[in-house]
Amino acid sequence: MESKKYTLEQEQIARFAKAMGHPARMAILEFLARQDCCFFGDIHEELPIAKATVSQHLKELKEAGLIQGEIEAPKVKYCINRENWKIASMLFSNFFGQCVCKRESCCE
Amino acid sequence: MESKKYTLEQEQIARFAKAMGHPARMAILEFLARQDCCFFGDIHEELPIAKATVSQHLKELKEAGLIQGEIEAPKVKYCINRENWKIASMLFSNFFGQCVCKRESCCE
DNA sequence: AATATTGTTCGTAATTTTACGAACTCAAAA
DNA sequence: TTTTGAGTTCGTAAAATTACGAACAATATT
Repeated sequence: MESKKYTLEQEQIARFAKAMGHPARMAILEFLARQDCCFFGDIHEELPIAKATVSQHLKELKEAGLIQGEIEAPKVKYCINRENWKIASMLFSNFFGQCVCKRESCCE
Repeated sequence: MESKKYTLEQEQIARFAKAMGHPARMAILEFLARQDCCFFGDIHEELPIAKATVSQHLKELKEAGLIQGEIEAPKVKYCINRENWKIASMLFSNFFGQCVCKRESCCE
């Protein structure tokens, strides 16, 4: 079965979805989305987990492309990655919009 | 740190996202979304993985509430779970819509 | 130069995920 | 009643995820 693989879109949206697939990472994303940017410490304060774990989650979000971080003095500032946020937004929107139940307008 | 947990919304969207966090499951969802319903065999044909694995992925999608399956003679028919699809659609839409970069309309 | 402060990285353990073949179930057909 | 067809479940192995404390960087402050 070498032939049938997944489409790039499927891989891409799965990648975003996987990054969003943990409540801590959703909390981080929501927190960042509401204020655009903030420091590691602010994020850590919001979460019930150790800083090492927060750092790990941030790394995954960064690798998925949903956020970005830059060093600022002794602190690190994290922000939403706007380009990719837009792409993700589109992918999910298209994905949910494609269901037959939307086309048949049976869901409202 | 017993106090700070995650919100139900965060748990909920993370649950959906996690289910969508694998290309095979995205492929299944897209396939189902396009035709509303179909049999296990049709899904299996679309994917480059063993039937046991397909079955496992279907189980996870079912447990996340995104699809539902019902036995029909010797076959099993799988469909999108429309109620939850709608809920997921809303959750993701609200989530991506909340970013400051949307409110500032800097993304278009 | 010594010392905080702020995060990251390392090492590690426990759990979950992913994947497969083999064995199994269960209804329908022969 | 045996057999076939369609899927699920089981057992299992390899890999990835999640979480933590301890150790480590790197910059500011004293």
